[in-house]
Amino acid sequence: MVKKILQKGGVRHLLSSSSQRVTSQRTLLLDLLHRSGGHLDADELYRRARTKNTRISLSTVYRNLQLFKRLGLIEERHFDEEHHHYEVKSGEEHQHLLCIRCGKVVEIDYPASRRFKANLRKKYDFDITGVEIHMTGLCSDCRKDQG
Amino acid sequence: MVKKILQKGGVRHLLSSSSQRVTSQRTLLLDLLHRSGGHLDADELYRRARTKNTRISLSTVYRNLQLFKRLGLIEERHFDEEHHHYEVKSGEEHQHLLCIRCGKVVEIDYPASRRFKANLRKKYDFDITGVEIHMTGLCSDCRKDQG
DNA sequence: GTTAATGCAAATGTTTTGCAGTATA
DNA sequence: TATACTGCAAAACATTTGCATTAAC
Repeated sequence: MVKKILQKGGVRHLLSSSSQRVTSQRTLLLDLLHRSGGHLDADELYRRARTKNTRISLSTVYRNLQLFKRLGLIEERHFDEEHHHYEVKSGEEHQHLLCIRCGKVVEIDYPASRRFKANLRKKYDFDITGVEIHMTGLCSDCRKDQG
Repeated sequence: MVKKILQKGGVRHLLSSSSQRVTSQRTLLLDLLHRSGGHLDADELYRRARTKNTRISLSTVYRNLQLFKRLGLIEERHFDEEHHHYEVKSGEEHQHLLCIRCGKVVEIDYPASRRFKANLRKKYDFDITGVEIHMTGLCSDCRKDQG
């Protein structure tokens, strides 16, 4: 489904449906976001984009990240205080574990999520639309190194 | 326990034990943080501090927020992309529900947390030190208003 | 009296914006 | 051809830092 969007037709449909134009920069950025798999911040995306298109500008990256976010294509995460991270929306719910030493990010599945949300809806009279869990800790490698 | 720290003796003990000085700015900031109950960002804390001490500077606020964080007195939250929010550490684990319409923040208790962490430690070989959950949705008031 | 903390101003780093030129529809 | 998008440079924003002064120890 995400893949489909990233094919030429998908991009065109998606963008043109809101009278956005299909530019080479946009297809490049979406492609990079998709291929990265993980989490990119704006600057990293910019650096990768420049290897393919030397003239692309950082503002274009920022502007399009906002556009993609508005279109629901990607999600913004706030792992740390420095940068925002962006990742392609997968449809499945997943959450993250962040190693405080090496910065490794591990995606985890969070099976309790559905039940949990239902409970909260009842208990707090809140209609939950999004869940974001950050767990920080030490990965096994860093635990070993930490003599 | 937090209250105790915020009394003159508590502050003195806490700060002097790491050879930090007890300044009027620090007691004021800790007092405001404690009395706010909720979540403050640096600028809001600065504005409140200035009503009591017109000469306090924003850098002092930032510097001391970092100090308090290092001493484990407060916690930093990343609710949105704009500012960091700080709140006094309570010892109990709690998490947050954020209404996407009115911005209301509700603290919730997350009883599954302990078991959850133990599971993750096993499953992903990760030693979890911190859990931060952001759930967004609509509070009951906003659900009503939303014709 | 020493030295840490403050206030101020300047610097930093990320993100946003204005505008003239370019490319898409 | 009309106008949305881009690149560039400048601006805006939160946060940090250098340094001389002030205050806590």
